[in-house]
Amino acid sequence: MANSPTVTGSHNHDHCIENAISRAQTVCEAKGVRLTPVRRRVLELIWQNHKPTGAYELLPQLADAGFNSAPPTVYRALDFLLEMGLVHRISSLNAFIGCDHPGGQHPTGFFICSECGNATELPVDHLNRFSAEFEQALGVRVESGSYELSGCCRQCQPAS
Amino acid sequence: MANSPTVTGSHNHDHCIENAISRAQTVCEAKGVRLTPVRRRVLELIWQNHKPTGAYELLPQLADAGFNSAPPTVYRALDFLLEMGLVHRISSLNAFIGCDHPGGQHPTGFFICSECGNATELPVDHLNRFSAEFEQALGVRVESGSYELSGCCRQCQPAS
DNA sequence: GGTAGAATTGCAACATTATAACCTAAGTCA
DNA sequence: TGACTTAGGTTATAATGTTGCAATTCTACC
Repeated sequence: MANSPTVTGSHNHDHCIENAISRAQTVCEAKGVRLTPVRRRVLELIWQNHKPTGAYELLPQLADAGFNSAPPTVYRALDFLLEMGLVHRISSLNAFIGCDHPGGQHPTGFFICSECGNATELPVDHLNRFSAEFEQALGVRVESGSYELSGCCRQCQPAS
Repeated sequence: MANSPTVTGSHNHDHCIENAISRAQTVCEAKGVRLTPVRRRVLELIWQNHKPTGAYELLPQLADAGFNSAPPTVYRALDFLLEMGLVHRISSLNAFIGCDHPGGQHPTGFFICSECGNATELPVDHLNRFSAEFEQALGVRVESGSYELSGCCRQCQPAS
């Protein structure tokens, strides 16, 4: 889309995209699965910013890039990326966002700023600890979890 | 629907429904709003069991009970009940479930058993503590949260 | 190279979930 | 009563996600 470096706030966002793709390649190689052009492109599009992206937002962008553009295409790519742990689904927003640290299965946990829309992944060690607490408290076995918080991020808070 | 007492597992479920309605009446009186017949019926239907219920499941049941049955009707009732804190929305399931302890705003937190489908509300003090931890760790202000866990509940676990 | 089987993609139709817009009816209160 | 507010009825449509099947591409193996 853009050829000039995308600088957002304090970081050069192009690095985020590059790192995400490079991590994805590693993960896919390790699992013996293919990061095909559509899948790769969907991942890049999701990483275009740190805001959760809806599946139907991706369709025209995929079309722009010369790919087939129909719901099953994007949903299949998203399903693949979810399965590989490369993206998470934010179900309160019906949207998807890249995973910071793919590799192992872990709970989905995000803080989403209602001002700027940016999402920050919650520290996994906290999430695992919470799951463990509930297992203890309720006598259940937790297999997956999704923690979705919203509010006002540090950048968007009025200086006090 | 049934006139005989509904006994589920270890509890007489009719009490759950009665209690829910009685709490709802208290809440609505306190807030000066009306628990109209549709709203009341929707709440009863949601409390028919401890499984999250989809909005479109409620439509035919509302029709059976002689009420108007179109999506806006049920969504309006659900919006009202959500606003009053009488039900929660489980966004990972696009479904709704009654709140155990309505009255104040609190995060939505449920454990849903993937075997039996029953949902258990997570202890609010834990949820509030987690929100506080993230506020501290990320420097953000948390305004709302949704914690949705799934796994295997105590009843459904194989005796070990 | 050639070929069988698996994985991936293209495509059309459809299912599910949720909302908009506009109007009518019922409650509230001076 | 009459003005106002709240709630509900009705139709249509938007937004999100899935199914089923055919065509293609990749991979492994001979």
